[in-house]
Amino acid sequence: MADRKYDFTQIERKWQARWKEADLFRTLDTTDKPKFYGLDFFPYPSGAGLSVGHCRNYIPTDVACRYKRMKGFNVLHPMGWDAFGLPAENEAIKQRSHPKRTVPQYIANYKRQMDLIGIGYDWSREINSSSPDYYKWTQWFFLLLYKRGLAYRAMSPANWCPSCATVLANEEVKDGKCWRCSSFIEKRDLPQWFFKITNYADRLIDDLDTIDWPESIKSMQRNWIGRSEGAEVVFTSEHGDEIVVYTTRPDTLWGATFMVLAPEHPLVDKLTTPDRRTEVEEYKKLAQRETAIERQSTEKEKTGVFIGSYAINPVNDRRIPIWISDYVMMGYGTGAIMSVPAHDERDFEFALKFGIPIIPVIDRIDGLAKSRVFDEIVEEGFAEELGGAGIEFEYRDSFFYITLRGDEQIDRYMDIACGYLSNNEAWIEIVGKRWAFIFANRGVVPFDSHESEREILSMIRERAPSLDDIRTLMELLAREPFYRDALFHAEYGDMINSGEFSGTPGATAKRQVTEWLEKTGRGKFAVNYKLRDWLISRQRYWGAPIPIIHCPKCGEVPVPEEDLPVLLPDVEHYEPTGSGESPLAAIPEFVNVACPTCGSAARRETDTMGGFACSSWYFLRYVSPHLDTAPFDKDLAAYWLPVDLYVGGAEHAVMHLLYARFWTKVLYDAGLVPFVEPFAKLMNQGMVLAYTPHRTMEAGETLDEEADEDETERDLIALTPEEAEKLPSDKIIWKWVKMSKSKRNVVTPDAMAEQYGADALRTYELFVAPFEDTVQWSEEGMKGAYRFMGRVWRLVNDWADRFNPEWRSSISNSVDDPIAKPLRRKTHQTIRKVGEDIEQFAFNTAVAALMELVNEMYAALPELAEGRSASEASCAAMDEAVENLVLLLSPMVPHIADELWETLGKRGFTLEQPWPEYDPDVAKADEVEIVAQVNGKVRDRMVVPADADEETLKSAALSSERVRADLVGKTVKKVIVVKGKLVNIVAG
RNA sequence: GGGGGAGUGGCGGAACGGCAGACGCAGCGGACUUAAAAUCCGCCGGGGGCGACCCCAUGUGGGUUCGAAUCCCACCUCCCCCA
Repeated sequence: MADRKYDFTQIERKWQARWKEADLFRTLDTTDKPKFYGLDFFPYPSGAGLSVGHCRNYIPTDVACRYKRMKGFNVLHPMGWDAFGLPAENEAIKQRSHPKRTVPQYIANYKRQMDLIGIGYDWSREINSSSPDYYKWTQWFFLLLYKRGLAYRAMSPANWCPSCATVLANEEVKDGKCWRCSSFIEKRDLPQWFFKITNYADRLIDDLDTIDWPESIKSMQRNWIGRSEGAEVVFTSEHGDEIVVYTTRPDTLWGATFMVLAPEHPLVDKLTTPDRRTEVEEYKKLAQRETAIERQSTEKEKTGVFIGSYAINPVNDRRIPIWISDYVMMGYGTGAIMSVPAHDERDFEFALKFGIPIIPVIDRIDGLAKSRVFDEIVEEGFAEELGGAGIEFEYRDSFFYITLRGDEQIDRYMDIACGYLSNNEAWIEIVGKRWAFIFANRGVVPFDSHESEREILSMIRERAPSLDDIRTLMELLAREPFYRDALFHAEYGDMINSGEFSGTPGATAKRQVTEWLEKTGRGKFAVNYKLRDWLISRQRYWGAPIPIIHCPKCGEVPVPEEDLPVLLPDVEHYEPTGSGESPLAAIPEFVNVACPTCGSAARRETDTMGGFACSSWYFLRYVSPHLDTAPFDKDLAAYWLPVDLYVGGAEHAVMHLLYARFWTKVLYDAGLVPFVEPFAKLMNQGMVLAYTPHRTMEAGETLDEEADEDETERDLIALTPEEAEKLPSDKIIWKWVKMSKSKRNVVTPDAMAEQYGADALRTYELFVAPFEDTVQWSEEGMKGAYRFMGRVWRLVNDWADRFNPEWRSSISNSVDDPIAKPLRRKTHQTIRKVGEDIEQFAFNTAVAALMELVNEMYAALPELAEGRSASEASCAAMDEAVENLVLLLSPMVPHIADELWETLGKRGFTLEQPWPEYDPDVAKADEVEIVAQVNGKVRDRMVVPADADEETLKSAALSSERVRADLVGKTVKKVIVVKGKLVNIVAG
């Protein structure tokens, strides 16, 4: 069989057909084996089909599942379709077709491609979230949440995507734009359905500690949930209205010099005084037009309007003005903030701009203070005095620029400044760690309150009438660039200028103030989250209808369970209306219904559920995909779940992965599942980039509709290779970008399988880089993987004629055979390495280990050539290597493995063979090369028995000629011996 | 601005306290061939030496250690997420 050609197309077709015929991937539920549930994120079927980028997800999962199966696990490895939702509907609209037609077509193509690259899915468990027997249960889940008080309808300023003509959940808004079509999001007030995910915020954070997920994803979820601890403090308007604010810094309350309400805050109308009304109304309109991203941007200059009323700060009864500004969101906290400009950056900017007092109430921990002094206002010798006191300063353009550290230095400086200030018309200011103004005839006036600020301001105006327009001291100080870093800080520190609390240490200030607020009824401890409730309504056709009926008499009535599913009406025209109403609202047969409770004429809810509802439970459906009495079989779910290995892209970090965890916890609370986390281990595959030619956009040119997502470089247009041909090379910008339809750089698995075979594609995808790394697609690398397939093919075929299936009877470990011994060692080392690497998802090094084994086998082959007196043990060692090589290859390249298995005269499928076991004694080297170092530098290498003791190693190293040459004239101070590795001689 | 991650030959990467560059790609040389492809064998970080060998080298600068690509600190650069 030596000259058999590697006809991968024929081989791959043959084995795919045989696997199908044997129903090889069918998973049985009844078993005494340990279970392994390996799952890929289920994809939304797109018309573009799968790229080699998608395969980077499916191939490694398949390898892990095949490996687990050979290791004796009962493996569940299913696949299904996230077919409901915006992506599928938008694509159908673009195709001027209907999702009921495009979806099945795209699914068929995906399935064909997955089979083509040899992924071993149990297709008998295939699910489709848009089929009624699936979404019936999505609706059932809605009712479960509804009954548990976790689904509610409320008017809300929702994220409205004008292009998709529907609202989006917060998680679906990226940089103020739609996650699917990149249109800018607007705010619209609409009645919307929400799931109360905020009830689970703490559990969603806490349970992250129990799961094996990438730290980056956990961190993103923690940040997204955004738990913060602080206090709710009750301020009162002068008319007695309570205005509750949430703050994370109750220790800064004494520095609250004004208050800001969100423009949408319900009290704004009432508290606006008639003279401010016009301006306030105008500002409210302005704010409504802005996107959330614009409103929160720290770059943007602060805007706001004083509404004419005042509130009372409950800690010091001070009257503070109430403003509205767009940087306060109704959605976060209570929609009202106390503003502490001295210690909050945005408040600082705002107060500076509008001339609101800024009073520091937290001491600086870095001890930094600054002072700038005009040389004509101090007497001769000032500089010398400073120098003598060890105070750092710089003198330029007639000014001393003085930087101080710590109280001691500041005190010394203040003495000097008082002593040398001679000019009655001038003053010296100190800012930062100390806030004070020194006047020649008044001495030191500390700046520590509104009263002292007023006093200082009036003295300054007397002396310098040109500063008449200065509204606050901070405004004056902020004009001096030298002071900039000393004026503001947001750190925790000891409290100052805070009445009785002055002097409270920074470490306990927050807790002490909170306790006092609670005790005196001024406020209470509070936890706040950035996480908002999950907006589930979509004003779109292609989703699961929300199973609610609105009855004029009974109100909201859930559709009785036995009436599920609420079928999506089969209509030709489903395009969004843009009115804020779902297209379903225009279908009377759907809308008009009798109330299930009282029988009166009622209306169905016409919103559908966003696609993330479907994907929040699909992993449960696979355990009993055809069950029609429940969403899943409780016992089977308890057996199979949680998912042992979940593989997909990192882009769902705060969407699907958060929602699915939430639903699982709800199920747990309802007693339906015995686990609280759905996915025990999560892995994120790296992206695949293609080297893509671009050209810059011409003036006035706009992107066509195809160019949608991932369009980060707005002024670059991707070119096809043909277009690139036609342009001069200096006009072309080559960049590595993610493969996407819009970039026209997609490499398909079909093309690769046709040219190099599915096995070569699988090898390359596994070998090119660590699983989680972004990779740059290269056809050269593909060729290398193909060459490896050829090498394996020839090696096994060459040996097949001489292969003795009974090799175990002639194998020997004791014979000191120069061929058998090292070859057997390599074989057993490789068995160990490949198994360990697959467990750790280190597929690149697993492939490398197999390449090494193949290289060694090739090297041994000439010694075993026909006519040579090769020992029986050597031949058996080669038999062993060949047989194990085929089995080790099986999870990664199953087609060629099965073919070679057959070539060796074996029956059945490699997948059904047990994973090879390695013998640690055979794998162990009996001689090792150790390194002799002098002062950490390698001087010699020595081959010694692997188990040589420290004394032996030490004396071997010391007797080395090269070592001794280097030791001439030196004394040995110490010898470090690391068994099996090295000897380091420290000498000097 | 905050959080997460990463910087190693011409390239992808390996090693993750103990011989830096496994394995592969590209390149170079040889064998086979009329020739090419394919295949097989060899070389392949930089500098020096005829040579056995020697020196330098893992983004930059410090530190810990007998020993640092690996651990710690600072800085620079890039990627991702949240502002």
